[in-house]
Amino acid sequence: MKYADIIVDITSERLDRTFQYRIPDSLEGKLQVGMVVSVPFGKGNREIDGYVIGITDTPQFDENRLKCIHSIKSDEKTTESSLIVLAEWMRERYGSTMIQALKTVFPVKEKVRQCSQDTLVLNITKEEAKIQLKELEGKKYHARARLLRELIERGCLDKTQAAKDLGASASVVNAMRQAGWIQVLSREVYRDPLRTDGSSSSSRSYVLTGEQQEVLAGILEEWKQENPRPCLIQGVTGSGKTEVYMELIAHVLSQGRQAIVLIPEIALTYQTVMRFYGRFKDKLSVLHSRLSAGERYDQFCRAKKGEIQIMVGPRSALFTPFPNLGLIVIDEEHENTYKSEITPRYHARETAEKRAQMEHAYLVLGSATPSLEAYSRAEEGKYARFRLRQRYGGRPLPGVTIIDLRKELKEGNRSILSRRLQQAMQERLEKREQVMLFLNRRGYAGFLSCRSCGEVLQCPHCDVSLAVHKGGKLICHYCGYETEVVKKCPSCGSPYIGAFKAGTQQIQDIVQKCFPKSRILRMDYDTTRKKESHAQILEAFARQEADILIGTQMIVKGHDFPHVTLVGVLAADLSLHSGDYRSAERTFQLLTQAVGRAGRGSSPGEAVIQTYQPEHYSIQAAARQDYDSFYEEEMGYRRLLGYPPASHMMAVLGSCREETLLAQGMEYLKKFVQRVYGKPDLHLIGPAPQTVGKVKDQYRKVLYLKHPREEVLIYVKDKLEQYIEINSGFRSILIQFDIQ
DNA sequence: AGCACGCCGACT
DNA sequence: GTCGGCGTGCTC
Repeated sequence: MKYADIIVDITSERLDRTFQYRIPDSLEGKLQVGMVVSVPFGKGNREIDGYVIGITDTPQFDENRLKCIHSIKSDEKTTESSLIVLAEWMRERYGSTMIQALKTVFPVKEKVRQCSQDTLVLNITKEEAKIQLKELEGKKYHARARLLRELIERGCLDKTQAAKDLGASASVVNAMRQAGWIQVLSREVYRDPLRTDGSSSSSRSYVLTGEQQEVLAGILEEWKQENPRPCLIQGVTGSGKTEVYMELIAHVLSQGRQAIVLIPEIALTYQTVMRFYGRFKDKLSVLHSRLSAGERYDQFCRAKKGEIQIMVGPRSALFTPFPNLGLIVIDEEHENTYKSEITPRYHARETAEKRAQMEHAYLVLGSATPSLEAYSRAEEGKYARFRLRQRYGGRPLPGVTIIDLRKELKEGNRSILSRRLQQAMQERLEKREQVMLFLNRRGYAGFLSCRSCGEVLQCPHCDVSLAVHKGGKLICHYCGYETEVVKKCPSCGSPYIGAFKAGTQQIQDIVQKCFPKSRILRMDYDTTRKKESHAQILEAFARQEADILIGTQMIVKGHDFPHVTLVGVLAADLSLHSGDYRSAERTFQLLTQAVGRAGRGSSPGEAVIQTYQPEHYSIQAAARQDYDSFYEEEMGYRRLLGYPPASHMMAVLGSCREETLLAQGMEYLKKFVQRVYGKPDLHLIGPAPQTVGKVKDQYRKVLYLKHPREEVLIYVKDKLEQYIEINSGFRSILIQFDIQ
């Protein structure tokens, strides 16, 4: 006898778990994971839909109480079932429960409410209602009276709102509907995220350059193969990858199939999105992080019904339920927003590869600075690689100067701006050209440190340095803890305590002093808190309402400013010492992007990189825009130390309120790993505190496992999952897995 | 979500 | 007592 684990298709959080059913003889052998079935459910055994997520031989529930699956609803199979299989793969690959994986893949449960909003309205005149109300008040129908009184006053009510505020439970509403007093109207509300601006809808036809044509032809050729490989387009900034994407999408659409375009973040790639929209209009829909859960669900509904053919969005758009998916494009493939930071910690690139393979869709990746993972796969021949070397209009790359800040200091310049950068800025501003200053660190002020004893002010809950803000406040950027700036060191009492290193705000002050007549815009976490302010700042700068733009990572991504001819990187080292094995890669990518921002219009560009380590290979390679030599050097380092992609690595993340309990638990896990896989080719590192050792009073530790073969890590992960499940000692410790 | 069970106030 | 509205908890 076989049994099936089933997720019941009812849109409520309460039912968000598996139920086990008996598989009748008539269906045994036919039933597969991912199928949609009809099952009896609840006291009244009403027929409802369910997703089969697993088939087993052993019942985990009182066998006598198991019900039988009724039938297979095979008509709806394709889209849903392939997403379920994808969820199962994610569960296995990244380590999570099936529920967590399904929640990532289907944004269904708990969100449906907003899709069809139920409104309560009176079905009788107010006069009649008032008579009924009197009668109700006479008797003791409290709940009904409350609801009726409110309806007389306001005419209509939201169903969920009424349930919350008036305690009008389902039984009350149903009773009143049956009496014919009220009506329940459910309307489907679709909202178009792009409806706000119909302005930029020019659908100019674009002619591909010779190089773009070649790449396009090469990819179409690859697609003709029996098993087309994923295609990696390595194109320098401004080489027109988007045009190639659009042609590929048009090709797929003409075959009656749909396309998904993943982008790092809408706010940062607004121009790109609008170009897609300009070409494909209402065939296309956009997801973004500001979209409410309900709005997102709406867009998925539209995709499923065939109202749209293209979905553009962040990594979650990968799960758009298109019935006949033909293509997945991942733009700026190297961006770290493609990696989920919540369980299951999936990577959109890998997951897209899996989905594309399952649904026989094509996969296209694009980046100026591919991730080492993607690039090494191309080297191994697992991906087909294409290059776009020419910038738009044949413009040359900007000239790059590297400034040694140590030398500046030795020669008496203590300013944040080197003499060379100041001079270049002066020249550009005189010519009425624009300048961008880039600080590759988080967009807040420095930390407070004591010059006598070296004490740094820390958040009491999160173990991170508190950031100094202009209003005289110290703020924790993890939990939001706030306190006043202290005048004396709390540790040694010295009055010599002050802010260390400048943030964007301080830089703005300094630059303003240097160039009093210039108009400066600043973009960082503080200035972009408000909705839309992102785009507003960037657009204002593009309209030349300012001469200088100062900002963090966000200013060098995606946006095109034709009048910027000088880019200054203030301290390239800031991202180089983050204590992460990818820091050199990130630095290279950020610097390459920053340099690529200069001179995209008609004037030639220039970039100045200031650093304390001018000889570092990531800085040298970025200055030359030389990806290949950076790749060689970096891969050598990864191979030497066994870091991905040269090897595989898994982080076992633990968090707990009790520090000692956590330390003990992590040690147990380490010993257990050594027991289940004792061979010396598995490297165990730690347990160590995580980068941020404490968040919201939860201590956090991490154990790293390195092995050349991924299967070994997954095997160990499965064993660990079982071990944690069985041992009650781990009930108060949250363990998560992160395979990178 | 929908259904049944059972609590508690109201009324014969 | 007992009738019935209304909250609560469960669904393989």
